[in-house]
Amino acid sequence: MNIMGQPVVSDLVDALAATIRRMHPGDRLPSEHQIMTRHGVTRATARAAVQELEDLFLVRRVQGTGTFVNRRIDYPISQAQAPSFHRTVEAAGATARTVLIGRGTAAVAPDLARQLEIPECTETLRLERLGYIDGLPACFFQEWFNPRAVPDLDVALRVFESVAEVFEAGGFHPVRTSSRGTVDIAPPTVCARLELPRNRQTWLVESTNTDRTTGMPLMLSRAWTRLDQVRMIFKTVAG
Amino acid sequence: MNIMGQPVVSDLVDALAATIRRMHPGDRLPSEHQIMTRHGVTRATARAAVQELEDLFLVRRVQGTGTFVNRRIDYPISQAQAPSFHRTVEAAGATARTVLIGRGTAAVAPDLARQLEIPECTETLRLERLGYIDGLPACFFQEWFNPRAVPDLDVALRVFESVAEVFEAGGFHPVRTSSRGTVDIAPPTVCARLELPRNRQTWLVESTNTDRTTGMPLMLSRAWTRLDQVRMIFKTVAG
DNA sequence: GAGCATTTGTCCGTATGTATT
DNA sequence: CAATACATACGGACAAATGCT
Repeated sequence: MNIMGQPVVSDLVDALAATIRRMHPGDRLPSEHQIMTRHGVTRATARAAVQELEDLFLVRRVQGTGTFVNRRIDYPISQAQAPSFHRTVEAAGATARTVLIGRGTAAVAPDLARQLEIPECTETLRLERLGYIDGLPACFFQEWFNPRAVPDLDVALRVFESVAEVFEAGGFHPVRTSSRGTVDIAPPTVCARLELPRNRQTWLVESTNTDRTTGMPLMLSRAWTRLDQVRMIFKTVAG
Repeated sequence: MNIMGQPVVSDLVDALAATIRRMHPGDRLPSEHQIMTRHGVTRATARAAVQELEDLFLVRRVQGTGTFVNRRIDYPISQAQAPSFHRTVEAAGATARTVLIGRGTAAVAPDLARQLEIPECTETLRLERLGYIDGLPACFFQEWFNPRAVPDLDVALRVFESVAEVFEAGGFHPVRTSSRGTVDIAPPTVCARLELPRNRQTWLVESTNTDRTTGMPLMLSRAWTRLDQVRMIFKTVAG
């Protein structure tokens, strides 16, 4: 404890947070050893402070390299918002990239169908994709496509950057008609994909996308997203 | 590290989590000293494991008393769901109680009005309430009431348990017409109310409630909710 | 009210391992 | 290979809150 009766770590966190506010995303923080000597605390205390900064999503730590100022983007989820990872990320001023890591045909996951209160489609095209923000893995997608909407999705994904573009090229206008968003512990396989330790909380968003005019179902999706890179904002509007 | 190269703390967490699954909310965990001697680790390691369980919302710690199995309820937020703290909490099988901690007349907070894209009402009745789940502070409400809808709210709140009942007694049927939900760091004053340390993440939900039939605006609200007691689920539905 | 044991909260100091540069 | 930086763990000490005698 310090003179004011406040924990030493809290003071350290406040001091470091103040300097972080004057820095920019990607900038490097002083090492734990430097913090230790400069502030006259032990390594354990310096570490606890940096740990708290990481819990607040202010910094990102890389073993063997250092600690860096983190960037976190706002990610609105609503029916008004076009359901596009690329566009939402780039609207926030960051760079987006997605990589296809798995494909096949499969029925919609039964629990997802139940959550969204839709009938289970018998046969769909199923994709697994990984979304990167500023080059870092941020979002793991499981998607089920209506084959009538996009018969040649494999080919289309080599031509277009994002799924939204594929739909639009086919004359569709996807809108997020229903969704379910929360925070939950990611399964081990998802943690591995997102390069997270086991048992980490993530955003979990499940949604159905349909065509704006015809109402045709285009895609079901389930996405786990890292809390430290994205702050989701769930909006519903009157009408 | 253990033989498998996995951190000792992770093993401890898994072991403790397994026993917790066989226990019930409110049950007491072994003390850190007992964990320490039983598993042959130091206090720091035992503490780190319990800390991780707390981060996963599995346990709750009380200084001088002990560590206890935590209960966390699901809290759906949607337009279909009636916007009532009491009913939502009790539908999840827990007990709800609210306490009035402040009242006055004031204009709607300008940032809230902007977030919800509504005009700022000139004069409203403003309340601050604290919601308890199973006797523990869980939710801090700031609410702005339409004085035309509930002219004698002060009196009504002494008669009825929940705000929803007050509206219904006046012949209104409140529905959550628009809302904005996310996770954010609670301001210091809110942390104090919720008995949280400073700079803790909480659910933040802002919404407008209007009458189902007439569309008359009844109430604006902003609520901060503890993550460890509640898992919010934000739903939007087609239509 | 005073005193004591228990339990969690905070901090110190040291040592070693692992990943990156 | 060496230096740097973060990750993990050990052991000890005292403070603060609680509950009981």
